[in-house]
Amino acid sequence: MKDIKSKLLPLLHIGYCTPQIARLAQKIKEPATTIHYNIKRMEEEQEIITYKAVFDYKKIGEGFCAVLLLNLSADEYGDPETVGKDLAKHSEIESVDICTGDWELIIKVRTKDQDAFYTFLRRVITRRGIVRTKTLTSLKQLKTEWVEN
Amino acid sequence: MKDIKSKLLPLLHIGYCTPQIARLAQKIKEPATTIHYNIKRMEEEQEIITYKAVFDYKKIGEGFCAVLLLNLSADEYGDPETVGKDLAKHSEIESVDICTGDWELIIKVRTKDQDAFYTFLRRVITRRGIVRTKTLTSLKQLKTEWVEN
DNA sequence: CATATTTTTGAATATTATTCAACTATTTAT
DNA sequence: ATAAATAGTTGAATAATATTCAAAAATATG
Repeated sequence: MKDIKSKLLPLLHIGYCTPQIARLAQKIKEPATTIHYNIKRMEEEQEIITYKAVFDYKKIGEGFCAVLLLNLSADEYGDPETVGKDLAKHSEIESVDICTGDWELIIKVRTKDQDAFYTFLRRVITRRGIVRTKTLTSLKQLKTEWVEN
Repeated sequence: MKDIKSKLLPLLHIGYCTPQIARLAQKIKEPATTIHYNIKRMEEEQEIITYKAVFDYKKIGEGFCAVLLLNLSADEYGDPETVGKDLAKHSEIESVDICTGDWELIIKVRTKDQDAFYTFLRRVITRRGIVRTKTLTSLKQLKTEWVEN
């Protein structure tokens, strides 16, 4: 066939969605134009960044999930912002947070399975600046992106 | 005024959005009806769970973010699934993951500021079953819910 | 290979978002 | 305190988009 799905997934993952003004208006019991006005303002103020889909990751072949705690080197290669921004570009990475304390970076990763995760680790995490990695494997996700499963 | 915004935020946070079929069709260069058909199928298969907004959390007064690592007690109160599902109900919690190893639960929390976080900790995390908590405070979020900041 | 099922698609319709202009409330300046 | 300016609300009209439908094409099944 045409394999539309694999083309849609990455787009819906980050955007290509829009608020349902009519439904919101009905729910809040206010005129649709009022809802429209308020949402547009939030978009202009960039309080709203995007509208996107949330998936059942098991069903789209991203069943493996792990949280990585990273230690960075103290030299010029270990700048958390530089390393973090590089990591953020990878499509397997859901979130990147800069921290203080025992670890400098926390990243959440999704892959097809443990094999794919291992490949990801070797490909992405083996990098100058990252000196130590602790992997916390998620056995089950009870809530993801604010959505209860 | 009417404070529409505070009514919209919780709704857009978890849903009340929809895919933009026309834009997707244009992007992928396929007929809109084909896109429509494929998306409806993904919804039926529940590969897509919902469509939602992603916010700039600083701008909506949720500027504080932390990752909590939790140890649970070995008794009947410390069942990860029970504790996790309870935690998942709280609107401050973005994600809940059940893990194995040093910590049984990983949760990501957002609050207005550190004060609100402290209140949250006292209110929610002080609970039978949770025996130890490690807080990793996020100084900066480079990527959130797949969206680069 | 015939038949059933799934997927693709254009045309017609239904629904929804958006624009616009008027009005109301709130804020700002004098 | 009051006028003027600005921001927010709203209904009616329009524009854009999703959805339905029926037919055709592709794929799977017995």
